[in-house]
Amino acid sequence: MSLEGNYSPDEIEKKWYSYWMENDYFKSVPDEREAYTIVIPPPNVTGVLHMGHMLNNTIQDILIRKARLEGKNACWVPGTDHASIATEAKVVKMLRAQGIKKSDISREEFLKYAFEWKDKYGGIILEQLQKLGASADWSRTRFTMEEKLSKAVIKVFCDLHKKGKIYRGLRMTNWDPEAQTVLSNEEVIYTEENSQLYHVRYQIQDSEEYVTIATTRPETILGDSAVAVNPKDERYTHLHGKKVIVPLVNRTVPIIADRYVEMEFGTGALKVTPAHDMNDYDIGQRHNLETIDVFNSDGTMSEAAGFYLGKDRFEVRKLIVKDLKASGNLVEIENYRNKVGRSERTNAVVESRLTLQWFMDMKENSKTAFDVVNNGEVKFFPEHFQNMYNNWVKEENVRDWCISRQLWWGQRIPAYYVGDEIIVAPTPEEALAKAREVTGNSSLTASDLRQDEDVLDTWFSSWLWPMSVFDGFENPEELAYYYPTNVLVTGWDIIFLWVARMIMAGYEYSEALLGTEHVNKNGKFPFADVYFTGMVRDKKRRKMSKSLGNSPEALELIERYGADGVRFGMLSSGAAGNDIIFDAPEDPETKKTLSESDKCDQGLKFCNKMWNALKFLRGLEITTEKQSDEIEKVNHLAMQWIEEKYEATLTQLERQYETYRLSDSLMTLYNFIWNDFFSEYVELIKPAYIKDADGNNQQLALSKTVYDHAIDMYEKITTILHPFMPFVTEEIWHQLRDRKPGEDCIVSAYPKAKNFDAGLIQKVDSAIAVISKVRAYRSEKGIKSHLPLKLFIKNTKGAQELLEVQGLKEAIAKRAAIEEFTVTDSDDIPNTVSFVVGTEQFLLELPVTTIDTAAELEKAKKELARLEGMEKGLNKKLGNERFVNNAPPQVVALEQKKLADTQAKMEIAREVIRKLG
RNA sequence: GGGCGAUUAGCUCAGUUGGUUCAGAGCACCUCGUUUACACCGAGGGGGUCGGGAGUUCGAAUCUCUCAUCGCCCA
Repeated sequence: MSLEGNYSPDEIEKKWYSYWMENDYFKSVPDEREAYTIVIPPPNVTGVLHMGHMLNNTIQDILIRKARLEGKNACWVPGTDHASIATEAKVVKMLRAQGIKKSDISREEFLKYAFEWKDKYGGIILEQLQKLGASADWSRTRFTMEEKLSKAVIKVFCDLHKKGKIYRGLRMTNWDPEAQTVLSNEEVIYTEENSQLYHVRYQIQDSEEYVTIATTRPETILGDSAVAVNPKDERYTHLHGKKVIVPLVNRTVPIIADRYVEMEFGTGALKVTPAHDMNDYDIGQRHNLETIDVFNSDGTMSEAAGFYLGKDRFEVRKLIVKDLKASGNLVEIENYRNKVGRSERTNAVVESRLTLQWFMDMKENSKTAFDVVNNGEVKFFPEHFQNMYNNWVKEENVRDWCISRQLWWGQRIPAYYVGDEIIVAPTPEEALAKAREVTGNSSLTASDLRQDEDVLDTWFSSWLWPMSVFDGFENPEELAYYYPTNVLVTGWDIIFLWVARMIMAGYEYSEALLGTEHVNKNGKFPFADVYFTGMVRDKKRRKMSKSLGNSPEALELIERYGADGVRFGMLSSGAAGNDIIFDAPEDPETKKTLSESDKCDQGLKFCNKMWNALKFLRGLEITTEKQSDEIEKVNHLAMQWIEEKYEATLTQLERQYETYRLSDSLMTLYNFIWNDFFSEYVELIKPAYIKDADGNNQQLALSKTVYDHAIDMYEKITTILHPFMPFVTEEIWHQLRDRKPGEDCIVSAYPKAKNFDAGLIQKVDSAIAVISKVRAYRSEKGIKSHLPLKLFIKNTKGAQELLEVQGLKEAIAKRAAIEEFTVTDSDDIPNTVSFVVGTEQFLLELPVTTIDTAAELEKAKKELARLEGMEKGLNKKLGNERFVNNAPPQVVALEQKKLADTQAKMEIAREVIRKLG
């Protein structure tokens, strides 16, 4: 790569990524070093890289790279999740497009198609992560449904069953009629939708009287078992104990009184359909009502309905309304907005349905999960997510986990049925042996056993992820080295689905797998810290997603700004845990979100800035000859100062890393590198131009000592920036010097922070402020930036102290184009304007024509007024006994110094006013 | 209905657990500059009564209460 033109990330990023891979830098094998472990939240195997992944994985990569630089054995385990429902839905759709119906093929055939699909598309997202620069150990890539991980899942199922924590039961569940499976509560998305509230009258048995109920679901009338009213509702008291006739079906059902009924809602009378509503089911249980399931599993009407057999529920809704109207029983139709639950995966309206499912009892495990987060064994960043977490895992809110799914894509439940017996065993052979034993029938064969058709919830495999990726359930040797992992980086939306459950699994199994000694020493938790990332949202605060089309294309962003630029952009968008409003603009015409971002652009510009600074340093002429005193003094100060600044920056970074304030860290680095290193340090050491014999400008040479120092410093900078922007730093690292094999930025040594000289930093800050003031005058008065000016500083103790810093005066002179910088006792230097930095007064000589005495006077008066106000406030504060007595001494001392400084400045302002006015 | 969070400059966000002249950053905007690493640049500048109100405190952007608006999670 030649040092010409602008920085172009594309080629450089490809080059270094393959270089790192070839050198096995991401690979981790247990050794004597301390391990630093992260397991990736496995993205869906069918997924594509989206903004959430980019944020999430950038953060993981930063932490892993930092640990690697610190000499730890950094291990980042990548992988994918089989995502049962999502993937099965996609495969079903793909098959349908080919004219194949799932119901027409066998389980085995379906799985063959599904695995083909997985093999074709499953690796895409991982390749995309590589483009982002993710330094995961790809040789460890795992998949939740691969053989070893599946074995672990089955083992755990059998174990929990044996422990009595897994049971089978008939429950009201969320049913997805399209995928024909049960959904967990977490997989149902509730949104407000427009619908109608139908008022339907039911005739009282043996009476001409009617009672009118309100329902949004008239098609379930066929399954009505009662009409319920609130016991306190006087409108209906006279009906208690009577019976009504359900329209159309003409079934006679009781009128019951139940407190659940809201008197204010609708007519105050509720039809009760225990088979099709959670609450109705509860009422049914209380009143021993009949449960009539009027739907088939695909949402069509069942035999039990008696009418409309085989027709779809929504079609039936229309038909039934028509029939109710015809029979005169439809009283009114009211427009209404209600919450409708839809399947997260198929978007089908979810039915409540009574089904036989497998559950895990969560009582004991959720208590542990609650305790260990609240006693600090597992720490959350930011902390406030603990509140949300507690609310979910606390006893009264936790519910048993429905772990069975009526799908084929997933781990099949290892339960076998023989007659009325249920045998749970890891393999068919073991199940058979057990079955023979249980039944006492030794002639049973494998064909007598019927395995449960269902598979397990995806989360039932991913909750084991931190242990199963190290094959901990088979051979705990590696697990012992890497477990517990250091940090989990994930979105807060899966705090319950995944984070809480991993914690439960960790406490359930780590001791059994690793031994008491190990867990006593290292902890049972799967990860010590959890870093919650925010959701990436669009301008309207909607979650960015493919389905909404409101997300920029991740890969296009990388193409446009480079991975470093995108990493910069993602990270500078917001702090840990807070949602990020990504700044991608919309196409004004199509309203489509463009793959552009100012923040990512800033990242690319930063790369370019670093690139140009590199070009500049490398292009300088170097000399070993001694240079003028002035130059040497300035250079010396520059070197001394940047080192202190560097140490101060390291200290700050250390603090930020400890609390995962990575956005802050990046800003700290950005400011240090751009402002301190490039704008101050490089400008200070930049050799001046002089006219040679022919009158041409020629740049002086830079002392070799200074050059070496600049290169050293730049090298240190690439190391500390590397975790955030790995590619550009690796490239610059190699451009700074010739490198031996293995001498790479990615494995350079991350420095330990040392003490720094805050006094020197502060004095140079003052000098920078002086330079800035002089430039402001130039800008205001239209004076060329290179026209030499004279500057004076009033002779005070403070001035002496300031100028004690070797090179400070010369540095100011160089950066502000000052030809003469003099300490003076005189109060009256003609043609000067006065300004104050700290508590020191400076006088800047300007061309006479540019000085506006009246304006200067006005300025000074305004300043004095401001200072007077400040003095008043400070006096009041310091005059307040309670402040002086209660505030910490250093705060009081500070206020006192503030007062003294203010008064000193007031004195200067008065002096200026006296002279001008 | 229960819970969590947000509200700070035109925009996107910080503000490290109440105390440095603390009201900040980046972008955008305005003025000037093509000077020689970089116009993907440099120099300078304008802009916010920290959502409203009340309270606690010597001291509040920060803590409490309340109201408003918005977002989310769970029922």
